Amino acid sequence: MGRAQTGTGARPPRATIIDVAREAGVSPATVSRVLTGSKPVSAEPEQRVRAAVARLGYRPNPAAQGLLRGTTSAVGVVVPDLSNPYFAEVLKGVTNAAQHADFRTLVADTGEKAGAERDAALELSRWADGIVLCSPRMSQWELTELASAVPRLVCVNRRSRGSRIPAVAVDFGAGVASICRHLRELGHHRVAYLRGPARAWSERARQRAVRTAAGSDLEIVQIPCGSSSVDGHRAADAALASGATAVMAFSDYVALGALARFDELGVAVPEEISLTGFDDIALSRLVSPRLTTVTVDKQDLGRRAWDLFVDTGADGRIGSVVEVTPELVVRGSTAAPTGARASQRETAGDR
Amino acid sequence: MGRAQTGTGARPPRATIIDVAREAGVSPATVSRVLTGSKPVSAEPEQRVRAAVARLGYRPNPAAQGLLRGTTSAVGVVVPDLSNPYFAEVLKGVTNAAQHADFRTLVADTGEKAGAERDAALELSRWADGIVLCSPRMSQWELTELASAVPRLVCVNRRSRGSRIPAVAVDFGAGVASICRHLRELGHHRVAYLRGPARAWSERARQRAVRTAAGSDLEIVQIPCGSSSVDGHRAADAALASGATAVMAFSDYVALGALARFDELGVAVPEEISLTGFDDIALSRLVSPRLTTVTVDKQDLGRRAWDLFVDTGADGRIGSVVEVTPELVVRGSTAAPTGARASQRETAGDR
DNA sequence: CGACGGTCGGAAAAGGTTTTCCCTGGCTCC
DNA sequence: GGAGCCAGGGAAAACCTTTTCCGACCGTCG
Repeated sequence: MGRAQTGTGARPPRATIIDVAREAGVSPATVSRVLTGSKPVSAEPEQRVRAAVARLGYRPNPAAQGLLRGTTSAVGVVVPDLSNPYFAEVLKGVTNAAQHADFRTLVADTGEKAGAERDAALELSRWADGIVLCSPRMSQWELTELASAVPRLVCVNRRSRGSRIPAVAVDFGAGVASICRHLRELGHHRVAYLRGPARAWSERARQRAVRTAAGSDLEIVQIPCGSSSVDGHRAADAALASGATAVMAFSDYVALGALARFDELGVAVPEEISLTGFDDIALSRLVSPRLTTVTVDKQDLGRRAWDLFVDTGADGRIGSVVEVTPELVVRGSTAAPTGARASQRETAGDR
Repeated sequence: MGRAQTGTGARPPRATIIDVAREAGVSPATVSRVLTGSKPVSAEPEQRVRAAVARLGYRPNPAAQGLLRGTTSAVGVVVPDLSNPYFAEVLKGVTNAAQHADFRTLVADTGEKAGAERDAALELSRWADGIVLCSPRMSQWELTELASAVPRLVCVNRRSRGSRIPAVAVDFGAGVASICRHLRELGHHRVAYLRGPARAWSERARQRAVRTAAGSDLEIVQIPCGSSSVDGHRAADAALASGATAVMAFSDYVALGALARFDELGVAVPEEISLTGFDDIALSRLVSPRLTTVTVDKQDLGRRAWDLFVDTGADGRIGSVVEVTPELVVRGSTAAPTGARASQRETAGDR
């Protein structure tokens, strides 16, 4: 209320602790003690200080505090792409947890460029007490070297065997395994897998599970694809041509692209072909048929990353590696193969 | 390379400018001059300084710089919900533009709670040179008062008549008008409008356009709904019951919810009923039928907000208000009313 | 050859806060 | 009643960088 209301632009310089001290008739030290509670102050001066603070609208200068404390009360989050709801959710998880602990969140978007990750993290780490690195695409070597240059580093969805970098990661292998089990139980024997980006750590984790799951009664056809919905749209034809009765997509996004393509082609899901995703994004519940997928609580991922961040004290104590097991949710996009299309292959093969 | 590699945890305290100066055999002033280029330094000491900087891995302490400069080189972005891809996109737009100008981005999520907006913005503004406030739900009065407490404030999707707050906003009215025109040209005369949150500024803007568009040959039935897909799912039945031949949803999200409900009920879109959204989110191109909607470049919104932020100098010069006109994209979810359902009403009405 | 100007670099202050150290005054216990 | 102790508050240092002011040195011109 009062003079500041008029937006004359001649904004008065922010009040400092010295202004408050003068106004309250005490020393700056006393003001600091009242505000931080670092040492008790008797009632009467405290009243005067509080009144002066309110009157001047004083708020301590964080730069000065940071300079003195040597800590910023901020965490940096580096993501490949904010447009991707997956990362947006993880960011939200971190931010909410951080807010709770009176920490600010800095964010950087690397635009999916692996080369930008290192610089973004390094730059952000100047302004933060540490970094949460989401699904880093950089090389293992680069990651290790980065970990030593940043005060605290926590990874999301990237575990590194050698270097001890705290991480929270989805158990992609378990997810793939549960999808494969589900499809085999439905009676599928030939599944097309729409592969993610070859360099992604999570794709490599899936590959291990795919190789384990494939066996005498389950053949898995690998189809190069990618991570976006247009990749899925593009790869759908190849999946169809492979003669598979079910398509396991790298992610929900990819699956939705494939679904759109199937729709265009008049291929019925799940009657003619089953389809699965990975991640359980919000849309997967809205398309028809609703997508069978594997569910990951992305905000929880962020929250856990924060917990790890806290655990990883600046004292060098190191957080551990947390693994989150995703859960299969069976919806409408998977069913037993009816032979509508499968029969073509089977009859052709049997004769 | 070298000792820092070993993650012993005994991280050496960060090198200061004094360490560099000692290492290079010059004064701190010279180091500063080399790094900032504020004053020329002769070749030989410059070499020594650069070598020392590289050797020690020195990076200036931003807190100290901020303290001195009185500026933080950071912008705060306050959004209602990071899970909402709309806001995530706007955030991405701001972040990318800011990164370009060597600014950091701080983010706060208010969890859709109007009461949290003020505090979040105020808190963030301590650490930033200003705030970008996305779709604030707070009252006009609160907003005006906030604008005077924050060094620079830019709004996204909220214009305020009285106070001169720079803003970039979608012209919701124009969007609604173009949808109404489209539907009328197709031959619709009775449209159900699924309303957004009553308190939202963007809903009030839409309301003005709805009232203008409604006329003798276009009746618009208002149906309370909300802003999420489950709201749309829930409100779909009422829209159907209203006897409208077309449904205009508050947003794509709402429309997708309604679409899912129509699908459950076996109501064909657009044959039996037309459906439109607003925003053109990524999914709208993936569902079937693909959604007719109005397209907004959300990242561009963020970019423009940044431009306004830059324009709004701390000198009190004030950015203007930018209006972005959305464009109609006609896809598969709208068509001329065939009478499949409409006939029920028309025959009933005509007799 | 001397004086002046220009260039380069160092010393020091400033920026706002916290915290340590110290002093003073009042209370308690002997 | 005196001495010692405790609590409360003030002065000042420290945090790290930038920038202003100033001094010194070198080169050039008169």
